[in-house]
Parts: sequence; C-alpha cells; structure tokens
Amino acid sequence: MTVAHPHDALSAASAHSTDQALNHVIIEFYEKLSSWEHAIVRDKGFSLSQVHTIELLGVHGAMRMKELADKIGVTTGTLTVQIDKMVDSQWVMRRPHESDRRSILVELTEKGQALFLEHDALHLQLTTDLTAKMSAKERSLLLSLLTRMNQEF
Amino acid sequence: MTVAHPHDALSAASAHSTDQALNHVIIEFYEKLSSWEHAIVRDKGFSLSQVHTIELLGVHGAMRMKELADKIGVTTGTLTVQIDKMVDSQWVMRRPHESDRRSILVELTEKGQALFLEHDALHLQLTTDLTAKMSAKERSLLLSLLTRMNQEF
DNA sequence: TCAGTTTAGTTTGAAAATCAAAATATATAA
DNA sequence: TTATATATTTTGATTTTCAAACTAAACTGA
Repeated sequence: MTVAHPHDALSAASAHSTDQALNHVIIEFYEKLSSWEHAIVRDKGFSLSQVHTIELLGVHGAMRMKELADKIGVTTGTLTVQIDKMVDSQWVMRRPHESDRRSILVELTEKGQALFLEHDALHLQLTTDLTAKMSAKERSLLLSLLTRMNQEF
Repeated sequence: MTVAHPHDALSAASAHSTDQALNHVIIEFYEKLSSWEHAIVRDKGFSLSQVHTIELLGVHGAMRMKELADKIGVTTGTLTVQIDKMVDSQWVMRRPHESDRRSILVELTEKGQALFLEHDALHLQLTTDLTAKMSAKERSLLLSLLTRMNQEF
C-alpha cells in the first residue's frame, strides 16, 4: 500500500479509511434499498425487472430498447419479451424513433404513468422516513452531495 | 396536499420539494449502481444474486438461510438451490447453528472471502471515483449522512 | 455508388432461476 | 404432552434469461 501524498501521510491515510467506510455504507444502503424494492414489488405481483423498467421510463421518459436494456442490465432479446408482456398488460407502448428507423421507443402508457406515480410515492415515503431526523439544511446538503455523485457516474 | 406546519408554509413546501428531489436522486443512484453491478457481475460470469450473497456474507459475516433469503429477497427454497451451487463451487460453506438445530449458518470459505475482497476493491474504486471531486470534509459529511440513513432503514 | 460492416431489434431453443406447496425436523407455547 | 410455529429442503411447474441466428436499417470507405 503506497501513500498518495508523502508530504501528508496521516491525512492521506485517514482519507483512505473514510473512503473504505463510505464504500461500505454505500453497499449497505444499496442492499437495503434492493431488499426493500424486492419486498414492495413482490407484494404487488410485479417482477423486479418490470418495476425497474417503469421506474426508468418514469424518471427518464421514452427510451430506445437498446438504451433501456443497457440500463436494466439485460440483453435486448430478454427485453423484447419483457416489453411484449408489458405492452400486453398496457403498462408501456412502443412507437417508432423519429430519425432512426432501426430504433423503437418505449414509453409509459397512462396506466403505466399512474403505476409509476404510485410506486414513486412509496419511494418518497421511504426517503422521508429515512431523513426524518435530519434538519432541512442536512437534507439539502445530502441532496447536493448525491447529485454530485450521480453526475460523476 | 396539506402543509405540515401552517406557521411556516413556505419552508414546509420547500422542504417537501427537497424531499422529492432527494427521492429522485436516490432512485437514480440506485439505478446506476444496480446497472454497474450487473455489468461487473456479468463480466465475471456470476449471477447478480450470487454476488449479492457474497457481498452480504462479506459485510455481515455468517448468517442463517432465512435471514439471507430475506435480505436477498427470495424464498428459502430458491436460496437452498443457490447455496447448493455455491457450496459446490466452494464460495461458501454451511455449518450448524450453535443453539438452534433447525437453523443452518452460511459463511464464506477462504476462496469466497478472496472473491469478496476482490469485488469490494472494485466497489472501493467506484466510490473513490464518484467522490474524487469532493473535499475530505465533504466526504466525511456524506459518510455521516448515509450512515444515519442506514440506521433508520 | 455500392459492397462490407456495424447497430437495433426480434425470434428461437435451451439453460437457469424462481416460486408455491409439500415434507421433515426442531422449537415453542399452552 | 399436544398443538402450533419456525427453518430448511425437496419437488414440479412456470418464468426469466441468455446466446445465437435472423432481418432491417444505418454507416463507411473505396
């Protein structure tokens, strides 16, 4: 293990241990959120992947199949059958891409949009609960720090 | 929509909009992390669920089947077959629970521990990258805020 | 222009993951 | 003790997923 800044070994070492702690806190948060989502989803009778799709389309708007597959982390073949089912149950619809005739855009139907809003409300409740003990200043600080992390992603 | 504190409607409304923003930043972060994990995992030839197990056991130590199944979000039946495979490939092992003879503890083998450390290093690298532009003070602030969220979970 | 290559999406057939329900063993409570 | 609850495994069926082959459109470079 080498120290990045020999002129200040102590602070470098402590920065490193903060990163380790931060890393594990992030992993733990991810695990908890993931398990929460799983439970919510199972209760409602959806698959995790379907809700993930609803979430992505709700937050980002219409998206190409390829783009969606990449974000979800499945092949386009898998996504095709998944979207087929979601079209059948009227959560989403396909429409042609304006400029690229190879591409197809997927977007939420009204019913899908309603489902997104319902699911989003659960997330909001969770967020509110998790930050209930924070001051307004702390919450907005957390918002800005997380926003900056997302930008680097 | 009612306002929680009528004596200060404006700040209550703005606190609410911060919560909305915070909520969406959290969802976005979760999505990105999830997609990152998917990609990492696929490259190495593991399933997401297997790596999740490795992560959970690595962070929390030995755990009962039921506990692990709840955290991952699958039934114990599903977990039994998954752990069978992971025992075969020597990532984890089973051992009896000391006081409850119905229960079985799952824990990482040495090989599994090594895999965890390897995977954890990738996470650390990601964390370091995402927080690279933050000051030491900001990073430790983020650590403390996330720690508090985890505690409320 | 036009042949070759890349990219987007779908289809297909097989493999893997998952569930619900039944079965077994142990623990707890009345 | 007897009844009920909990932890795990097993089983059979369903669902999800992948890789590979295929079609169609876009791009690339003589």
